[in-house]
Amino acid sequence: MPELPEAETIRCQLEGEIVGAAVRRLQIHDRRVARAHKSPEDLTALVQGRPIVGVGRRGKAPLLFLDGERPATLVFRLGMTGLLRVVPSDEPLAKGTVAALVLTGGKHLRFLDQRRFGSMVAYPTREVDRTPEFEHYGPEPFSGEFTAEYLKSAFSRRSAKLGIVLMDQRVIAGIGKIYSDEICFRAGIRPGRSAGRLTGPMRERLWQATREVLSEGIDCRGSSARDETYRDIYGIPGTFQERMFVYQRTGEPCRVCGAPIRRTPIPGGRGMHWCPKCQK
DNA sequence: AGTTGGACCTGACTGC
DNA sequence: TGCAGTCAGGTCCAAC
Repeated sequence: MPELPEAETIRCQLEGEIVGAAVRRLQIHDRRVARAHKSPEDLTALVQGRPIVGVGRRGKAPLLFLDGERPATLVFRLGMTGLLRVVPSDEPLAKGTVAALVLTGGKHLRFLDQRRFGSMVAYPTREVDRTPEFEHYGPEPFSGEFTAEYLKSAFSRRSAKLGIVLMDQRVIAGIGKIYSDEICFRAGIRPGRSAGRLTGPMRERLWQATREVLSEGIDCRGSSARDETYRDIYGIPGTFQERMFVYQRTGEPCRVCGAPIRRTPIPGGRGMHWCPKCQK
């Protein structure tokens, strides 16, 4: 599923492909993609006719910065299975296409989403951190604001399991199931441990592991594991799955110590993967 | 306030 | 072969 490394890969690739073009039209192929707006027309009105002056990212969400009489931002919430593809305008519509931005210069930016958990939202501002969507978001993992000291205050009074707190976007922006499991493994900490009960050295290792794992994810252009549909904007899978130690490896031997990887169910019908010997 | 659980959604997989 | 049931999770919302 698209998390920070996947969204960052998309951001970086879009930058070279669509900045400078304008949105001629927004075609909505599934109305649900605009459900955050009063109507699909409300969304298209905010987007159509505007030049794309930049591409950004906040947490797991790629952003398009739009110019016009009033600056705007288009947010792609990719959900579980959302993908962006840049294709020639005559490319046939692929199954699962929920929207298409028709760009000047003969390209389409297509939004595909098998499970329809994703959506698009446009805000009449470029200061996304002031929108209700992002105002309570935690720091970006690669910002100076994200430190081991920050984790101390963010984890205090949090009795919930580390594996869950790491995915809380108000604590750190951009981490989901895959990278949460892998970060906990690299830090040598069980995801079932209460976040508020980490020691100082543990928070230090967690801080380091967060940056290392997310950097590797970006270097790999994201992860496209077994049941995942993630592809980059050219349709190419990422390779981070080849470097996973625990995610979706239940029962398989740990790559470090050989112990069978465990899976612990967590609320919401999900699971945390961890090694009983390498993680304390 | 923090935490939990249901709803949304659909392809892949399992079992009869 | 085929159909019903289960699973996976990001995010929002209601309820402890």
